[in-house]
Amino acid sequence: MSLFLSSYENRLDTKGRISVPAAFRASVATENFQGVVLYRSFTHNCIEGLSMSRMEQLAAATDKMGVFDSELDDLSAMLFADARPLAFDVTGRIIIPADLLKHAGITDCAVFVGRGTSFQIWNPDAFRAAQAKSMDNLRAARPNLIIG
Amino acid sequence: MSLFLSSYENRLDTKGRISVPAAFRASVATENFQGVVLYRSFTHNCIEGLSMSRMEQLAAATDKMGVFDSELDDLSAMLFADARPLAFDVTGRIIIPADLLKHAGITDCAVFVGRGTSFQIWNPDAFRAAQAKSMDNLRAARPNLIIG
DNA sequence: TATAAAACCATAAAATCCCATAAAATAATT
DNA sequence: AATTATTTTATGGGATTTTATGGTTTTATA
Repeated sequence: MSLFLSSYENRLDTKGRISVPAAFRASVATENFQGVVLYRSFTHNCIEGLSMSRMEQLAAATDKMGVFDSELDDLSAMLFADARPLAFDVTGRIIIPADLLKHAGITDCAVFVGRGTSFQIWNPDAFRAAQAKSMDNLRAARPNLIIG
Repeated sequence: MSLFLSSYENRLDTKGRISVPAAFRASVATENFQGVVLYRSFTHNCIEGLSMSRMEQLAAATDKMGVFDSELDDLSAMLFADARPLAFDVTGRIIIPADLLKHAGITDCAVFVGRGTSFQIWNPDAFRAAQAKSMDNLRAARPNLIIG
């Protein structure tokens, strides 16, 4: 599966439609379900996004562990109950449900943020603030960090 | 995977296109994604570059640790959100996004610098200055070191 | 019937493709 | 070794396509 990388800021129109970035659509292009699965993040004021195949992976994983791990069971129960499958329209747009928008504080603009195997959708200002904080945390924890 | 070695200075054209050195293209020639992944260096005023397969390695690593490691969470937040996958055009060029150019202080010329499994892209003057400084640091740390 | 959702059409900006050329590097030949 | 021929590379510009975004019409549905 190809990764979700980079960040893209797009606008919502009057009907609440928003274009999923072409690059993100490309990373699910080979899949059965032409769309994404969204749910409210447990840890941040943002929306989490996955491909359907990744969702199926998680289902398979919890299936194995499920019986023995009650915490995982609770987690996956939440996740599956909250998850919204949203198909792309002809031009690659989706309509994000109102409760998800509210949870992320999104009104007329949103940032799609790559996270490797998943992605997030943020209010632009909230995203910049969160990024700055992540950078501070990182610098504090590992001042000489180099990735290569 | 073959290494990124040596340095090459190329120019940006009026459209912002720049040729990735043929030697660097050759080191990703066998890969699925014909291009590179760029992001702003955390530690220097330059651009970091990786192959997509290396990026996928990092994604696999973070996937394992995942939700339980907050430091890794910060790291992947920064890395994947900032990473730009850039495919080569037919003649082996890419367009480096404006914010990356700005971060590195690049206008009309840039140096591709091999770093083994990764590479960097620098403003030529900034690179020479950084090289000189690295050399000074080395000499200070190891007075008897003989290079070249 | 009222309302929401889906399908359809249009457009400007941006990205990509295509062709051309000169310089450099490599290979071939004398 | 020197010269010539061939290929590859870096660079330039025009044409085409894709993308994000807006609006209108049709279809479902409550």
